[in-house]
Amino acid sequence: MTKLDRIDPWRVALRLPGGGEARVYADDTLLAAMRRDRCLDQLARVAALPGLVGPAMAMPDAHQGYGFPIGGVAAFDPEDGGVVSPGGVGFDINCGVRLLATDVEAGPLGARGDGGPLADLAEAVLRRVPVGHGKRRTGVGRADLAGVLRDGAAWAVGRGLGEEADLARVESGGRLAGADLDAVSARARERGAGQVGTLGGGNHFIEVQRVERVLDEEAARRLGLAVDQVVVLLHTGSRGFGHQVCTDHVRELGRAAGRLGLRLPDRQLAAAPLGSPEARAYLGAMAAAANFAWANRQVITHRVREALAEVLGARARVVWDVAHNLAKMETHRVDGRVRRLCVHRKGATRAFGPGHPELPPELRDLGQPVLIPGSMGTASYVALGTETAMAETWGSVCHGAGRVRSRTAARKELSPDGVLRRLARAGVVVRGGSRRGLVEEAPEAYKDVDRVVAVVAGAGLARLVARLVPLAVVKG
DNA sequence: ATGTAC
Repeated sequence: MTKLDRIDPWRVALRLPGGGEARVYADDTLLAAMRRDRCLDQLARVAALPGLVGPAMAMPDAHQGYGFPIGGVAAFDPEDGGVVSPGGVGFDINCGVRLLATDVEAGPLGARGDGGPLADLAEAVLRRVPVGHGKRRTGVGRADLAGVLRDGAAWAVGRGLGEEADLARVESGGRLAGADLDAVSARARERGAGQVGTLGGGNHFIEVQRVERVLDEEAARRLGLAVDQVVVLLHTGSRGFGHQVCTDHVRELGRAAGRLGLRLPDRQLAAAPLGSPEARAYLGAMAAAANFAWANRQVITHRVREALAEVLGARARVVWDVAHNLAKMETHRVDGRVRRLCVHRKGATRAFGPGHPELPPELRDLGQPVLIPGSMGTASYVALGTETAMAETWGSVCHGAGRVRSRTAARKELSPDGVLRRLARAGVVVRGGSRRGLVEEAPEAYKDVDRVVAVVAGAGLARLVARLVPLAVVKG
């Protein structure tokens, strides 16, 4: 049996059957939402995996996922039997968010809503970026998938789809080393070829926003953000490619469990000891999928820039690009000792604190920018990682609002017309997107992002910089 | 999230 003990207004200890504890970052309202699905049971099972270092953690946006909760953070030590688990990364490997800052203000653009320049911009983006599920082909990367998988965002920049300066503003430079093309199935390659530069469906989006409020003047200035500025937030991942990589390796690790000496309480928690051939193969394929996703966000960035130039005569810089579905080998300090750990962040964002050597020199003293999108039609946040996050969460925070309704429940309880009406009343232009996607991604299907962000800020895991509000959204 | 079911 597990028991929840509140530590402070933002932290809860989940007491585990074996005597240890997992940690939940939540206020009472968010904790109540987590207790309505299997999220906390899943967290307890993650805590029982071999070689875990520190507590398994759930961020305030956490909800039930495949194996691990979405909003889960867990680190494992290769020298202590630690594992890597595809379920701790998720199906959409390196799903992530990129923020572009334009050089125009929203005010002078005049009327909001349908018929104005923002609708024109959304339509110009939609003409250039294929959206939705299925085999949407762009041709980009089809002849050079190997380059995409090895070099990520740098592949796209090398093809003229972006600027060299973009790469400094992407986590890990937009490229994870160690991509192993031999660990990628022919089927994954087939699904991925031609999907570079496509948005996908579900919660993926390209949103034109304005900086509504600056919460830290100095940090905002350093990031090139100011009140009323038009910005673009895009959210997508590795499409069918990453999905197939996850499927392939979950199956393989499930088969290999006995040989690897793992007793898995849940097939969805398939894992392999770090250093085993199976773990190396998964990490090699995962790196390839991570690079696919970064190439994808880079190509879409280029298309959005074209649309911005055409409709608004605007230019845009990359503020930052976060990955929120990855497992990475990182150096962390544990009880005063430096250790290499495999940090799983599934629906959780890396949030390195000030001074971290992996941050670009011009931002190093600030800490790593963190992007926290809300649900469709609600606010998003720009924040910075902190020393507290480094000390408590392996430098991690939440990744968004997080679901409160399953897709099925949302379809049952909400109507597409009602969702569209509410967005129109709020003056938000919506283009693309299926009627089904509209209800599944409705604000009512998600937690309150302001409440989620208040927890990570209150706990000191992040320092808030700016609040962004939507003007026009292109949905998958 | 996902050639929305191998």
